[in-house]
Parts: sequence; C-alpha cells; structure tokens
Amino acid sequence: MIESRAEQVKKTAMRKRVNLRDVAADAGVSVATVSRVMNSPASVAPATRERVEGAMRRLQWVPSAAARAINSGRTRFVGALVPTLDSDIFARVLANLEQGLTAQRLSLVVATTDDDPKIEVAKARALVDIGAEGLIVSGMTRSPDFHDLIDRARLPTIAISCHDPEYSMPTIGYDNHGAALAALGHLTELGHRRIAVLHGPVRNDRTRLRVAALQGQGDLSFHETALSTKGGCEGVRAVLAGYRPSAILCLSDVIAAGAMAEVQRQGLRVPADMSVMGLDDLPGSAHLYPALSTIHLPVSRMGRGVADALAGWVERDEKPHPHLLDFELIARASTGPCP
Amino acid sequence: MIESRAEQVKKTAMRKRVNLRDVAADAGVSVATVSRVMNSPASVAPATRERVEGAMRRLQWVPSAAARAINSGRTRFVGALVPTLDSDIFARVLANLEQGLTAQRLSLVVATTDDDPKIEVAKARALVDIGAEGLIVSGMTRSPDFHDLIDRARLPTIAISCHDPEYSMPTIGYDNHGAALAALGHLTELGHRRIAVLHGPVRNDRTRLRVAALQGQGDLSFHETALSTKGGCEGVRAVLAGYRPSAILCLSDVIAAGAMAEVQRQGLRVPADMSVMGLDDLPGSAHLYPALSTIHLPVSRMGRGVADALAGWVERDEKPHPHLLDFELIARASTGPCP
DNA sequence: TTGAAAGCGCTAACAA
DNA sequence: TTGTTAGCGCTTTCAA
Repeated sequence: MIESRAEQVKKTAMRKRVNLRDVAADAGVSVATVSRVMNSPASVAPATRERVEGAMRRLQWVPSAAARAINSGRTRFVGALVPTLDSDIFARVLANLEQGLTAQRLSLVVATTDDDPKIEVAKARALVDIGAEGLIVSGMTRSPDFHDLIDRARLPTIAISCHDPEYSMPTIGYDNHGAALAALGHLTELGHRRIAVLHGPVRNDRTRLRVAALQGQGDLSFHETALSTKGGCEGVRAVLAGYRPSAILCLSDVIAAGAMAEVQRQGLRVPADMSVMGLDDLPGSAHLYPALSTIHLPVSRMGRGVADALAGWVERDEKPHPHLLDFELIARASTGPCP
Repeated sequence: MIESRAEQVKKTAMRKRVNLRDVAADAGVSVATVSRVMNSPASVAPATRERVEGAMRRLQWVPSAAARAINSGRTRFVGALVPTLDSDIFARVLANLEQGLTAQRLSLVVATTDDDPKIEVAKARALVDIGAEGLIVSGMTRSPDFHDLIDRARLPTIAISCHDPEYSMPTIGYDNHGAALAALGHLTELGHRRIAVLHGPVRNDRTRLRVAALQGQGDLSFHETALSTKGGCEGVRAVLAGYRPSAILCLSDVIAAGAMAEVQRQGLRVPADMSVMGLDDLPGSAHLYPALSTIHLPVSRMGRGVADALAGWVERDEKPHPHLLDFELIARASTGPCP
C-alpha cells in the first residue's frame, strides 16, 4: 500500500515537467531571478546566475514555448503555403527559407494548397490559429477570405515567385511574364517560328502569367498538361500528333525534362530535329541529355531573401518592399538553329 | 488631453487581442461556457451556443494556441528532421506526411540536417523547445545526445526510410540492404558481371546499408559521388575513365538520371552499350529516356503510414510497431542483356 | 541585485 | 446546463 502510493507519487513526479519554479527552488532563488537569467543575464549577479544555471542543467529544464508565447505574444514560427511539395520546384525555395529562418531563430511550418485558394485559406487559418507570426504564400491568387484573415490578424505576409508592386502584400520574386518572353526570344533568335508551348495547369497564376505573355506572339500552339515529367511526355505526344513544330517551349523545367525524353523516344534528335526549351533551371536541368536550355529563376536567392524580409517584418515590424529578382537566359545543348 | 487619453485607450483596445473573456462578456455568459462551446459543444444549450458563436464571429475571435497549449499540454505539431529538402526524395515523403498529419489535425514543422548528427540533435532540441509533440527522423544514425533528448522528453519518435525491429525507436521503412541486392540481382540476371556501383555520400546510413549489401558480391567497383544528377554525371566520367563495366548500378535514382544522361553524352547507347539501373523510383524516373529500371520504394505509403503511426502515438499513446514496407523491382527500358 | 505578485488566455474541476 | 475558480509556466512590473 505505502509502496504503491510512493510509486504513484514517484510516477507523478516523473510525469510532471520540470518548470521554472522547480529550478528556482533548487537554486534557492525566486522565479523572477530564473526568468532573468534567461532573458537578461546581465541583470543577475554572476554568482547567482551560476547557481541558477547549475540548477537548470541539473534538472534538465526546458522552458515551455507555450508559456513563453502566452506572455510575450511570440511563437517564433511562420507558415509557408506552397502548391505542392511533390517536386524540386518548391523544395529548393523551402530549403533556403528554412535555412534563413533558422538563422533568425524562427521555425517554419509547411502546408500545401494544391493551388486551390479554398484550401489555401483554410490552411492559412489553421496556421494563424496555432500562432503563426507570419505567412509566405505563392503567387497572387488569393481567396477574398484570405485577405480578410491577414488583415484582421495584421499578419505579416509575403507573396513569392511573382512580382507586382501594386499587390496588396509585398511580393518577392521574378517576372514570370518577362521570363516566358525571354525563353521564346531565345527560340525565335535561333530561327524557330512554329513552336509548341507546353505548360502546367493554368489555375496556377505564375503559369497563367507565363502563358499570357506568349499569347498572340506568332505561330504558337498551346498545350496544357500536368506539371510533371510525365506531363511533359504526354504533352509531346499530343503535340506530335498534330501541329509539327521545330521547337517545344516548356514553361517549366519538369515538363521539359519529360518532353525531351519523349521527343527522343519518338526517334527525333534534340536539338537537330527538335529544340526543347525550359523555364526554371532546376538543379538537374544542366545534367540532362542533352543539357537543357532554360531560363534561370533565382529561387535559392529568393528563399533567402524571403526569410530575411519576413524575419525583419515579424521581429522589427519592418514591412519589406516588393523585390524583383533577375532571371537569366541559360543556353545549353537542347536548343539549336531551326533546321 | 481628454481626447488624447481616449485615443490611447482606444488604441490599446484595438491592439489587444480579443480573448475568451471578451467573447464571454459579449455573449453574456461565463468564460467556461465559451470554452465549452469550443471543446464540447454538446454540453451547451443550443440557444446559448448560438449566442456565443455569434459573439465569436462578431469579435472575430481567434483562440490562442499558446494558452490552449499551456493548459492542455498539447501543441498539436510534430517535427520532421530530414537530410535535405533539395530533391524529390524527401519531398514526396513530406507531402504525404503533411497530408496524413493534417487529416489528424496535427501540423508539421520541417528541419533539415544535412545528414549531420550534430545538426540533427541541435535542431531536434530546438523543435522540442518549441513544443514538438513528436519527431520523425531519417535513418538510424543518431548522436548519443539525441537519444538522451528523446528519452528525457519521452518524445514519440519514429525513424523512417529504414527497417530494424531492434532499433531503439520504432522504424517505418523499407529494407535498404535487400533493395540494393534486388537491384544487383536484376543486372546479374541479365548477364552483367562487370558492374560499376555509383552511390551518394556514405555518411548517410541508408546509402551505407545499400553499399554494404553489395560489397563482396562479385566484380563490382564502387564510386562515391554527390547525391544529385550532377553527381551521376561526374560518377560516370570517373567510371568510364578506368574500369569498363557493362552496367552501372546507381543506388539512388537522382544519380541514375545523371548517369544515364552522361552515358549518352559519351556516345554510348542505353541499354545496348551500357545498362543503367536505379534505386528509389522517383516520379520522373518512368519518364526519362530511356525509362529507368529501378527498385520502387514505397515512400508515399511510408509518409502516410508514419503520419498515422505518429498521430496514434501522440494522441493515444499507442507506440507503433516497427513496420517493414515492400519494395518492388521495376524493369523498364534502361537495362538490357549484357552484350 | 533580488523577490513578491499580478497577470497572459485558456481549460477543467467543482459547485450550483 | 451554467458559473466560479484555481491553476498551467512564464514574464514583468513594482518594491525592497
């Protein structure tokens, strides 16, 4: 009986998380002093501080983020809403974002939206509910509810992968319109006139921007396909069934990778029989066969930039200015003169 | 003067976050009732409930996750520690993980470790500090401090992408050793004897397992390279400079993609002159040229399974059993009989 | 330099 | 069915 009670007490003691009070008791000081050791060590006598730090170590104390958050109003994390995690495209942005945020002692919570404004706003709400101090969203297609949400919560929010100084939130990204034109320009300079354009779903506004840039630009045929290597393959089969272009312009590198493979599978040589142009410059694009000509989008720099900008906004209330990053034409081996 | 004070009060009132008490006052009920409307609506009279819900809407109240966490001890998020976000490999796992977790009303915080146990433990500590209720780690290479940390915090933690029932935490993954052997088996069945093995950095234990499986398995030459398409290209150049195999076995599909490209760039046909075999089965692998033969690793299922397992552990204290997922040989067009 | 004490926004006994 | 109240673990005045 007595033993069992002792057991219980012991268990309870073990279950309970060590808290500030325990540390204070162990060090023989008040809770305020322990708190000070954490937040303004300079204001604590060195001897006291050491005693407290000893107690912290001894008790293996881990401060409670929730308790801290409730007092300081800070949770130290931000949320990122991306269309998908299923490809390299956002992975690279997120990798850099996470690194930049970590350097600023912020954490990153990731949520996927599948390019659906409804899902986006729902997940944004969930992030706000759990205390996100800022948000990163992709592109500029928002549900009205989303604007409501961030207005109400006065939530620092940055739109990435796009550029529009007039947009209701700061954008950090590149000029999708210009990038598409540059890609087309490369092909026309090589003498191509009949060009098939392969692109992903236009519910994605960056894709829409890229497509819009090319509309009315000459002898182009447009084909929507899935944003994947597979989509590229299927797109090429659709293209070759009809219109016979001398070049295929893919508005995303993933699509271009599949397109190039399929063109070769159909017995055509790249670029001798068919040029293939991409847009993104994924890490692997330079190492395909043949190496893919494309437009380099500075997504790594973008990730870093967004991390710094959002951190500045969240930490010091410095609302960032819209920031346009340059793209760059990368002519590699998959494009050649029109035969 | 009076006005300015009024202004201040107003400002203060605006700044202040709406809280449960405000809602209660607005609805003319106690805080407990408002709390009940959130947590057990059935126990509140419909009329009262409606009044409270009206007040919530009117005041645009968003409950504080921190305050909730401090009381319930729940933060409703888990952390995932992955080597990198820079490639499709983990993106697919995370995508499924995030979906599964969302279904269980849990959030996912992602941190990258670069396959460094030191970074891993540091980031794990950061995640625990901010209140992660569970952790997902990759493989089985842990710093001793890591085990300390999760033991002390009694933190539900699952190791993924690997399988070992004896490991100190539950594993959910596949048999890397067996998968590598299966890949080799496919090549030897086709008559290949001189085979070059290309693999990523062996500081990654899944890679190490795959390599170890093949050591002493015949006329193989091993080449370590970067875990990227570029690494695959470089690996092939190194291979072709010396030992002349009839097949290249890549222990990751990303490497295989680069290898295949480089083999063709060197003027060799795949698979007529050189077979190339992968291991992973990335979404794009089926759509390369030629389509890559590989071993399919069920990473999507794994992501889902891990989400459910970790949710069960976190929510209902059901520690999951180690779970082995099957891999599958996928013979496509990049492998053929030894010439 | 330190401590006492009043909250932060919420949940959960317990009472009514 | 509803209200009262005691905390959760911490930060932050205010005094000493």
